[in-house]
Amino acid sequence: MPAVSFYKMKKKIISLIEKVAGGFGGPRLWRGRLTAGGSVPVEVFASDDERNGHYSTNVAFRLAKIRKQNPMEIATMLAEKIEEISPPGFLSKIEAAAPGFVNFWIAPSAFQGELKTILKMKGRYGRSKIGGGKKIQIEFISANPTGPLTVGNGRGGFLGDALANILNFCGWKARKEYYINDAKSSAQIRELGKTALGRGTSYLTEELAEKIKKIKLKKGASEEDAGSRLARELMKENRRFIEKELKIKFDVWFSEESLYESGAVRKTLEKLKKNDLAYEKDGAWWFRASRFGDTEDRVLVRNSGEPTYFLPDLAYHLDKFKKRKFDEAIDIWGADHYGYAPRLKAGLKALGVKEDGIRFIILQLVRLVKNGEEVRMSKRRGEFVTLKELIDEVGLDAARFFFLMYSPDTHMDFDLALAKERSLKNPVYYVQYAFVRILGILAKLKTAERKLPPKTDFEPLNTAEDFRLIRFLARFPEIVREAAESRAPAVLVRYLLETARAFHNFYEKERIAGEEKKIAAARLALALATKIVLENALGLLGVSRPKKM
RNA sequence: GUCCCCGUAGUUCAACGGAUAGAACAGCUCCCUUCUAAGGAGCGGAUCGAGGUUCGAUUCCUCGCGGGGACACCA
Repeated sequence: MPAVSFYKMKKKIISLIEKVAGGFGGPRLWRGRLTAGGSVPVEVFASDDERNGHYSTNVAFRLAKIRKQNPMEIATMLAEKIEEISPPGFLSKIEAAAPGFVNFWIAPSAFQGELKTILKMKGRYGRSKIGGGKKIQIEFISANPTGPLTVGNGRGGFLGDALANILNFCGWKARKEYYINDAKSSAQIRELGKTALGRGTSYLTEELAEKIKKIKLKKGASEEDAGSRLARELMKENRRFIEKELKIKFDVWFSEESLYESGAVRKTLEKLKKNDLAYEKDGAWWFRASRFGDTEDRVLVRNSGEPTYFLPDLAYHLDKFKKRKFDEAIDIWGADHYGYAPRLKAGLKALGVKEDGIRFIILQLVRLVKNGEEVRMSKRRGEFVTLKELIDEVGLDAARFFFLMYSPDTHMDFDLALAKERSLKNPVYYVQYAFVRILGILAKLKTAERKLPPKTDFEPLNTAEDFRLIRFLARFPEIVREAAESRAPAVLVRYLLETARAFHNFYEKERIAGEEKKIAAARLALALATKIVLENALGLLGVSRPKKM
């Protein structure tokens, strides 16, 4: 039996089902699922225990509906037919189970063969080309240069970074971009300028006051220039923090102001005017957003003559799609910006960008809680409300893992009082510890024993713990694909926790050092394969792999 | 008022319409002469409410109730 990846096993099962379930109008495969008779979804799902097979399908229920027949009868028939045509050595068992599932057990040799693949592929294990080289731009954090990064910025930052890794691993060309809101004509820069010149108190904190003292403003500087100068300073600091402390490397730092300098903002407005998509009212220029799905028309240029945020943002997104030819753009935003999405969508639609090109990932806000009471962003000392303070407190890996665990839709409650204590119990250590244990095993072995013999026999790997671990390892390619396709790194985090658990179980039960040669070699192969998968998965999430703990 | 998200164990979260609703933390029992106990084994504990669709609903639909967010010539 040649080594096949688990993903191929699943496909193979699907093709077996297709062969025997035909006759109801060309079932086809779509995203790992079978779609038969046009719109009837059929699933083949992997299960974590042996109870109902390694794989199961609900195809009989779907067919029952079409054929008006008892699902259990169909399942029984399918199981029999599939058994007849399945290639030797692939399935160890197949059965129909009430009320109509068909369950598949993969032969041990096929699973053991997967180990060989992992050991051979190493860092490439799980890689694929399903992205087809499509260019995806992911824009995230893009925090206003008016102060330090918040905990919410961190959530978006880790998500964007991990997502880019995963997409690149699966054959997309993902680029990470930070949009710097540094437009001189913006209200926030002017407000910042007023504060810098002592004419206002917007964004003012003790830290900001320090910074204002530090920067040297020319005498008689305009509010615009003062704000711009101060924003640059704050941005410099945030960028240093992102690169050095968050360890996130952006491919592009895109300046909003550059869109003014290049004339892109002006050209975008002209285009809108020319096509009768903008009109003048009350001294301002409005975009006919209501014609394109938004609830009302939106201001592009204020009656003061200065553009709103919307106009340069349109120019920016046009730059993504028209100039730089991205196939898809993902904007990661906090929930507080959600209402802005229809406006941007309407604008892009009007300007001829195809609708499904832009995707918004809306992160629900992180709610900071202390002793059961909500803590509002407070400038008082001692409340770590900035991302820096959080990371200083709990560490980068713990913070990163914590945020990546949860789906963007979750309204997270982050308890400040418990954060430190929680951080020590962070699940990231559970995973990292599994990795460290493997290194511990290797360290215990003599140099010669650390290498696998050329023809390692996997036969001794036959306990329940062995198979369970192998099954998890073999699912890695499938899981990465799922994470990429659904743009959801959290899937990978959960997988990692389960795989680490499977390893800890294996470790508890079986020994390697000092075992008989054949057994030691086989178990070493399993440990090494686990190490590869953990390395690959942690690498994609951007979590470090410590040598010891 | 309108729109979006959420409501699952004491707590923080899982479960792409499937089989006995999973973890972690907290609580209670056990397991270190062994490759690190940051680990393992076990116990107790949950789907906000009412209808509907379905062979099957935590998941989909409608209506309530509760929480968060958005409804700017701010970004």
